[in-house]
Amino acid sequence: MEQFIIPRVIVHVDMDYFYAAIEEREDPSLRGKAVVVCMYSNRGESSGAVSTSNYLARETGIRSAMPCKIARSKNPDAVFLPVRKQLYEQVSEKVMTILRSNADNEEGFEKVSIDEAFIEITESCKNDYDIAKDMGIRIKEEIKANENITCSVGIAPNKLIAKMASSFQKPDGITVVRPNDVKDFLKPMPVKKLWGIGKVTEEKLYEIGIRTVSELASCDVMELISSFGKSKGMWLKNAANGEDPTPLKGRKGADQIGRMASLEHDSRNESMIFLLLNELIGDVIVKAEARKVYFRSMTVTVIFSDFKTSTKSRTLSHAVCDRNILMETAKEIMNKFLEESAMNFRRIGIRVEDLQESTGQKNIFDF
DNA sequence: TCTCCAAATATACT
DNA sequence: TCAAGTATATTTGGAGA
Repeated sequence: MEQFIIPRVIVHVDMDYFYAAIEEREDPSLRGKAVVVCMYSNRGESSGAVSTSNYLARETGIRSAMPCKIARSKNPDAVFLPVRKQLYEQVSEKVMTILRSNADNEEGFEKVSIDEAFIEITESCKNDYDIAKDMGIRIKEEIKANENITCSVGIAPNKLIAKMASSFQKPDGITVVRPNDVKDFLKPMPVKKLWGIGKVTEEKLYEIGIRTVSELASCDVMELISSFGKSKGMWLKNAANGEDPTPLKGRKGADQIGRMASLEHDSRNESMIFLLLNELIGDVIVKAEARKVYFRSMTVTVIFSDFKTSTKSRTLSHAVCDRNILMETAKEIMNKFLEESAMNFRRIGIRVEDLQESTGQKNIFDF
């Protein structure tokens, strides 16, 4: 059963409390204070959710995704700041450039999100984990020297373990998990710590009596498959054994581009809804153009005032990157939502997918 | 009944 | 209690082979 796996050395770099760290860097007077970066809806005051907070804020119980009002009640002295996404994107781009330059090659880099990435250094470190650790330290220093923010690094034989290693010691840590240490590294962890297992899967596993990764690792695959289906069941078994053959995705961007925002008030007022929709579509088109991609399908999301979410999507006969087509189609879909339900809308979103390079074909008239 | 693929929902993470 | 935003993965269901 043992499969032949080509040995690899994968590094995962995770910026420490990224948004809050950048705010601290930009305004040194924030040092020593609890800093909470919030995503405010456009409903004024403190309606919104916490995006990131620094460690002083976390000590008082503030967490990502927590409603800002609750965060405020937990720590009224904390500094609450609105997200400045564009600034963070700029910093992110610089950090990613550093990381990319440390990878074996173009394919050996994968940006996971604005503040984390994988790089493969199998060749550069000649598969030697001591050399790999030195490289990790140098990468941390380079980021610190250039951007004056810290990160945590995990080094391991695959993405799964590297990702988990980077969160093992935070902030400003480095954790190396050699191939022979993978099993011991995972053994004592609760299943929730496995990257890819969230609340839902955790609870389902509890129901069949599995709490730790080692219990999961020794669980019968067939039992997992009967509870979770073939692909997820097998994934769980392999992940618990520290196996993850997935390659890095190279430098390609996301497969989807989306925007979502709250209405000022819960409403089903058409001009209000379409005004916001138009704004969101503008942003999506700008992003798509910047990436030089066409899209072939789109999805409209509505979150109703009771927080129930509903989506409708549409696939076009061919890929385009056209604001008017997107707007007209999204409008049609939105009208359906209005017909089908009498409930007020709280948030709406637009997303385009099925992205393809726009090089070659110019526009729909070429067809 | 199998396969493809579009549509809708579920899940994860910050 | 109050409750944002972005992205990916999985499931569902209908049409054609």
